[in-house]
Amino acid sequence: MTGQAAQLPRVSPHRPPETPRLRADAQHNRDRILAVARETFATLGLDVPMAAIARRAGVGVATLYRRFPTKEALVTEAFAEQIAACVAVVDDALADPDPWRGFCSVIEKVCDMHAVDKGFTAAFLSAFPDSTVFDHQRAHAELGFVKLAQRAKDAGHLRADFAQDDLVLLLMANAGIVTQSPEAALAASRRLVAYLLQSFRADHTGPPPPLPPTTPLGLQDVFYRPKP
Amino acid sequence: MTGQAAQLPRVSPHRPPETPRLRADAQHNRDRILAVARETFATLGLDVPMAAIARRAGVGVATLYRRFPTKEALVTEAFAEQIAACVAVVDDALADPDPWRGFCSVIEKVCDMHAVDKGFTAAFLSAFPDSTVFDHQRAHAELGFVKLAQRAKDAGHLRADFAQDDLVLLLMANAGIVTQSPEAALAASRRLVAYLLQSFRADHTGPPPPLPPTTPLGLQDVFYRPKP
DNA sequence: CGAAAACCGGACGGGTCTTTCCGGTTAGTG
DNA sequence: CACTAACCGGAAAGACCCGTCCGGTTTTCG
Repeated sequence: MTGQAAQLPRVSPHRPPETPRLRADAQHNRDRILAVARETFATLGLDVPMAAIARRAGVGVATLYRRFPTKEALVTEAFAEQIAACVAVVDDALADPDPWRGFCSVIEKVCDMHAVDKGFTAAFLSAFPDSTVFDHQRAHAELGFVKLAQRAKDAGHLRADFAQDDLVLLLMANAGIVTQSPEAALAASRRLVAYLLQSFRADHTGPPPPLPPTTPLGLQDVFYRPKP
Repeated sequence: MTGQAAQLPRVSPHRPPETPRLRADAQHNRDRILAVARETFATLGLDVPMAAIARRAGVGVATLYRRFPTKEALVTEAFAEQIAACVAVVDDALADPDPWRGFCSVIEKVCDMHAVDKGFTAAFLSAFPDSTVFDHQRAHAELGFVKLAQRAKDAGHLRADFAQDDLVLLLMANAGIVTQSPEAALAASRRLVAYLLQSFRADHTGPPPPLPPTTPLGLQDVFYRPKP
């Protein structure tokens, strides 16, 4: 290790660390691209072609690639704030004095986010397994959730045999809920989460809480098509 | 409706309904293709290229397409017997005198099948939504499951607010369990099913049954990569 | 205002996947 | 054993998709 420069992304030799400041129109286009990408990824998932995003944003493909050198970079940046929101959800829950409520709120909020946003689910579940951009935040959130689960267990609300991997299990199961309409996805996700939270609970005093309603839509709507 | 021939798949004008009888080598190749397709779809999912299946089967791409005019046709035929097995599972369960055990066995067996076979999951969840080949069998199985659920409710074992759509919910959730190793998928699926069955149960007498073990593998292994 | 730097978009290269085409080969029969 | 219909495999057509190149345009600043 002769110098730390080798470990950093290549930047201009000795000038402002990371902000060359874009021209006004370029900045405007960049913002537009990001907004469109977020919306498109949320609706159609991560598989939309880059050209589609460029077209919707009203720019050429080259402009898109000038700002985001690769599709992965675009995805990463598009979901950065959602990842941050997830971390915040965990931190908020840790601040809640009620361990069980905190535990539930994390699961409910994160699953809601995933149910509403197809692309976020894919991005979160490591659509790009080589990407290490979010590793730090994910580790932080995971650690927070471990604390949360332990507190809930100690308080006797969470069953003792709840495993850490069960969070991943739940997230993957929730990711399986893919429907045509976002409303149906949200309703289905809520119902699944309600079922699972009931199983996670250790102390069953009184009747179980009522379930969220089933999706008012037909069964067919629940089936999805991978290649629209 | 002048003639029923228009509704049937095109067959030779007035000869055995559907069996032009292949030449020996052709039949051999066809069987081989089907076997390879089943194994490959199970391991890698439905996204494997047709050329890969042809190569593994030791035939050319054209031979593959000569027997199965489209990829969908190959998938359909490859999973026909699994679909039939699913239907049989429901019928078996209806023969079980214990309503709750029958209800559980359907869910457990079907989820096991899906956990072990990536491609089956995708095919089952209408990867080809326009295909109507399995509609009849699916309808039969669904009807059987409705009966099963009703019996379990009447016996007081299944919660009254269990909805028909909850089966689809569970299947989709189970489809979300995608891992690198089949063993991990099976373990995770079993655990998810155990959690959900516990929530589905109405009468909680005594302690809940123990959960299947968590996957012995690390967390990373649970995360999957869509494009290997 | 005018010139340079930054920016723009369409066309293009390289890759993958499904499906088709065509000349050579083989199984089965009289 | 010879002939023909059925069969075979590789090459290629057509459709996408990611990422790059290049000639023209716009912003910005002295």
